[in-house]
Amino acid sequence: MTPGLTRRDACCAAAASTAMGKYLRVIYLLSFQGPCVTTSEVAARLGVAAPSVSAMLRRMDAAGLITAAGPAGIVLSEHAERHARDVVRRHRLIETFLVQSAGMSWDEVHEEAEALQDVVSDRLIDRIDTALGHPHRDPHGDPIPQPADGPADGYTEDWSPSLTGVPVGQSFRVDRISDEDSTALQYLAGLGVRPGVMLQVVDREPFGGPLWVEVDGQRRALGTPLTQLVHGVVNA
Amino acid sequence: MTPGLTRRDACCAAAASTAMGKYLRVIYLLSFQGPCVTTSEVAARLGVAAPSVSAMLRRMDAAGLITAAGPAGIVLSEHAERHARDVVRRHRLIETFLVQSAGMSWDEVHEEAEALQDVVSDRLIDRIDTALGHPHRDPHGDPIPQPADGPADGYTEDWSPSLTGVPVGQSFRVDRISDEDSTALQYLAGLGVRPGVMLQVVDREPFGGPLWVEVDGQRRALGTPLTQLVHGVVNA
DNA sequence: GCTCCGAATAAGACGCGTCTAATTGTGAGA
DNA sequence: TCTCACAATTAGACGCGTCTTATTCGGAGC
Repeated sequence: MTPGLTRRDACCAAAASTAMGKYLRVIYLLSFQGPCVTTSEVAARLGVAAPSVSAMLRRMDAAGLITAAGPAGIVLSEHAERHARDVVRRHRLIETFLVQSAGMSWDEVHEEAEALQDVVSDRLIDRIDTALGHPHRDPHGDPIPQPADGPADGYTEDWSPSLTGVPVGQSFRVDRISDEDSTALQYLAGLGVRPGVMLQVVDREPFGGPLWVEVDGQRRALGTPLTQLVHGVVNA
Repeated sequence: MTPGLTRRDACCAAAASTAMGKYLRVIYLLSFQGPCVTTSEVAARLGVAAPSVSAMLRRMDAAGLITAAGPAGIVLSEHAERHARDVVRRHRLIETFLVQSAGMSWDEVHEEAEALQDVVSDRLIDRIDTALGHPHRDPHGDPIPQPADGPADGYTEDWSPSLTGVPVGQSFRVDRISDEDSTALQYLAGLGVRPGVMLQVVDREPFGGPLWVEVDGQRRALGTPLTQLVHGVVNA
């Protein structure tokens, strides 16, 4: 066994490769964002060519991680979902840790966590979880799933509504910002738009024009691609 | 450019692979421990077969990282040494960080750092260095080199004498414990033998028998393989 | 001078993860 | 129904890092 060499839980060596962890996480998260997960979506998210995804899907299928990738898109097996949830957990705990303990800012940890999520040991994740006091949200406001062997938690990937459709005149508390685009994240951070912040929707220009919001007493214009990343609740 | 994707300094993409980082670090450190570094030493340290080392040496040679691996053993180029020093820096900063901020114990961080040293970004290393207040020693007492572009530091890999030859009756302050064997490290940690601790040599049995030391008021017997890992200064 | 042993390398193979180019579906629209 | 466009896969290749087996090289001892 040699504890420490076994970096993943060894129940399934297949899901242990660093590349497969990235695929699992992305497929898992995409499955909450649309009716079906397609090869090209995955390719776009991971920045690889479509045939690379096809090849990986074949390997994942051979490992029993895929149930029928037909017209319903890519569907993870129950087993694969557990692994994917665990990758998500590691990713988000690492993000939280890097912000809290290493002094990184919340808009620059995503790529770092992407690189680390598949190489940290379970023991380190455990230590981090303890040191941080078992957090439930990462710095982007994303929920942190509990370990599979633990008690059932209230974990869900459901998103609160995005800023895009909020009517003029409403106030809006940001609770979560999608972290898949790091440059957008940096821009939003620069404007003071971050999880927990309260903002007012003061105007909306027609024909897809920007949404004007007030944050920290400043008026800011946000295009639709940006407002779609910002989620929260009205009037909270 | 895309900062963040460039995980290493990009001056030399060759030295950026995770495997090569491990080879660089091990070859660099071995070069301080004997007249010449051999293929089989490297293979043993990394836990790979000798032909794997030969193959990697060929790649390193092609990348200009090796100067003549003849009878003088494997010799790193000056350029490669800078890279190797940087890997050592990352490794030791990570160890320090994991002990200080994640609550890991000093005898379990080595393997973790081995896995992380080649995937963390320079930016994270910088943040860690700052957050820890620019430490000069890691939890095993190993010196942490400064970045190559910084001012000349007093960094040296020279070891203080090992406990092995200390005469009976002397007191000895441990300043450094070799971290290459994690089980030995755990055992020593369990005995209370750690960097900074003071111990007394109370007896030595003949014919390679154990050395008896007193630490924390307890008499302990240490075999030669163990005493060779423990370094420090007499009567300090 | 020969022989034997251990260290080092060559040869050949494999798995992973990626790519490009070419092919095969699979719709929607004319 | 045919066609065009797009999504997906196949085919074929490459680089990395590892392995095992076989060979070569260099000394030390007889």
